Amino acid sequence: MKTGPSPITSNSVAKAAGVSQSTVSLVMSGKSAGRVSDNTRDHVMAVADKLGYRPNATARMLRTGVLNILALAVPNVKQPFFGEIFVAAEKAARQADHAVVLIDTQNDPKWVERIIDMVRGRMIAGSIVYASDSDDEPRLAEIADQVLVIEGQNSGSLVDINVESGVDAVVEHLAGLGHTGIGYLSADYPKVTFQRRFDYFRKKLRDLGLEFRNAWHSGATFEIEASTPGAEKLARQREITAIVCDDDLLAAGVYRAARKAGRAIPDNLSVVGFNDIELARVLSPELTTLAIPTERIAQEAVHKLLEKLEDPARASSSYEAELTLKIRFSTARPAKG
Amino acid sequence: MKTGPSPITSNSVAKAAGVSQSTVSLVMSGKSAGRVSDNTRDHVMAVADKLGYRPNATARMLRTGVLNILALAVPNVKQPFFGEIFVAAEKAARQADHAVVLIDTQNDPKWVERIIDMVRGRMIAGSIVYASDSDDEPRLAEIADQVLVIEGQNSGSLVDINVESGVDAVVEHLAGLGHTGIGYLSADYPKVTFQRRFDYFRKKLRDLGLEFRNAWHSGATFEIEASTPGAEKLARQREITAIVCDDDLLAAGVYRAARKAGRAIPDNLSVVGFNDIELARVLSPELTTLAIPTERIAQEAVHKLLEKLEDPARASSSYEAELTLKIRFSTARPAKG
DNA sequence: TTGATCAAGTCAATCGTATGACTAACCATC
DNA sequence: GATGGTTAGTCATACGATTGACTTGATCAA
Repeated sequence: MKTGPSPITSNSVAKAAGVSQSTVSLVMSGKSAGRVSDNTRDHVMAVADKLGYRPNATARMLRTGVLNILALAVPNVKQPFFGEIFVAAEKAARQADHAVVLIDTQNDPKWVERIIDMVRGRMIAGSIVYASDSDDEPRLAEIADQVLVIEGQNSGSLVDINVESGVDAVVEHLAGLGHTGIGYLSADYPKVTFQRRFDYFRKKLRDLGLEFRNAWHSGATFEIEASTPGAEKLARQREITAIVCDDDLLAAGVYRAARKAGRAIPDNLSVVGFNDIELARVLSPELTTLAIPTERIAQEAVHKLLEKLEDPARASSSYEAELTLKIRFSTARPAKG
Repeated sequence: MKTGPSPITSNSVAKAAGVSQSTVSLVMSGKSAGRVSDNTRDHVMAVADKLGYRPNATARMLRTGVLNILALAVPNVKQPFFGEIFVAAEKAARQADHAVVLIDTQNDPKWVERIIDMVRGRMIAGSIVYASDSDDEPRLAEIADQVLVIEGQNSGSLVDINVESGVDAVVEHLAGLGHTGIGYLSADYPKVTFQRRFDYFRKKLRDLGLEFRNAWHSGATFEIEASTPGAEKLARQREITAIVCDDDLLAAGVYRAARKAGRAIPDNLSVVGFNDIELARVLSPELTTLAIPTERIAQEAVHKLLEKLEDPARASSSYEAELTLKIRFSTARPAKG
């Protein structure tokens, strides 16, 4: 089986350096102050270095009970938006000496169970979940102390986004341009996220005295292809002069559908996205979209989770991200009809 | 600090079930055959279940020396292509009872050192590296037995793609349409990947008796924005009637540049991409591109790495993926000029 | 000289699981 | 009734690092 040539342990280092194993441990964990002389410390470190010694993380965790792995669960890693979330979260975690295990919830139907198992099995210290669904949260409650949900269903979320003001900005922008027929295209997953955005969208229309025209929800997925029928259906309805999309990728689908329906963007159809991924600036015309501060969100999530893990009792203040409407070239006054 | 209410161990289960800790361990690890009666086994499992017991992964690893975490290092997680690689790798790993730690090499300049540390520190069993650079491989050699490189520089890679036949297909397709001025746009990262594709592209031109016109390499990044100058420069050169891109995202950049330069795709400019990400079918016209079988590659990588970890000596056969040219609507005969 | 104080280390128990060695009980066989 | 074999389980140690308790020798004050 294993032919591990030479497992270098604190013991081998101790032997090679002519000190006790405790001393090596003291030196390596930086707790040598007052217990190990500078000379010895330097010597031990030199020997350890020469041998390529790294403390066995597993043994350390077992002894200290402190884990340094977090999980991050996102709906769809293939989406650049979640890639950004991951990159930022991983960076923040790394700076706090933690590693991140990424879980794609769509790819793994039993993801909640896996996270629970990992927490119970002391493989991970805790987990960040982006946009859990209503079905998930009760199950996650089992390990509530080790989980932080971003954009969760209960408004008490430690990290959340201000959907309301974001949607306000979008609808007001469109209404301000003169649109009255505003459609909605959504990716229906995770349900909670979608539902919240959509519900508030409708409320906002009502508040402005606008009629709700039509909406379409693709299946439980983000894939553009799956939204094509919806995009085409909305694009064919001439009374709809603007379409709000739950996600930039869907907006890309609308661009295609608009072309097929012979409607020019933005002159004949206005489109607004959500997330402001790189694609938004590649589409032509560049997409007007609602930007989410991914980096900040991920950072806050990591910090707050680590705080919570250290002391579940301490009620941490929560963070609610403000969204920014990036007005580009996919929105304009509706054509006079 | 930690207020862990009740750490459930094999010992607590043993006590609750009225058996010894060994018996619990035997049952939980499935090694009860011949050592534990069926009755006892069922009873222990029932008790364990009731208590919500999960074996402590850390302790198990320490005892057995068998780790079940792998690392996957990719250049840029935000790119959907690498998202696909991750999803597939994670799935394969999960089926073999392993978790995956994802590392974005661009976001983490010291990634090689981190992987080495993690391996040495027994945090991960081994690592898959997608497209390591020439600078990286010597450093990775230190833990050669625990690493598998996809698209590495040395052709002996256990998992590789057949760049040559892929580029053959692309260039022959364009040449067959009558193109003689073929430009090349590349993302220069990781250098090795780019270099190999580009070198062979030039060789292929020579073989077909075609003149090499122009190429442009964006900085060490995949971001579309960074490639804009290059795309615009190439698009302005009228003698270039087709552009081959290292990556689909770059192709998207070319679409934009072509519009700016007043050249219609495909009638006035043909474009070919690389990877076949979802975007390829969203662009208009849909992009002709070289598809890489991501799922298969990731699967093979995981399996071969696990084999290698089990027995570094056993020379595993290698796998070379064939690429498929997806001919869509971004390529056509060059305009008569 | 005696004791106190301190710096520099070592000792040994511990974390929770896995597992080879051992035991106890039971049955069958010669 | 001694021997052997099988079944069902327990015992005790080891994995490698951490850490509170302890030792040792030196320095210093009275």
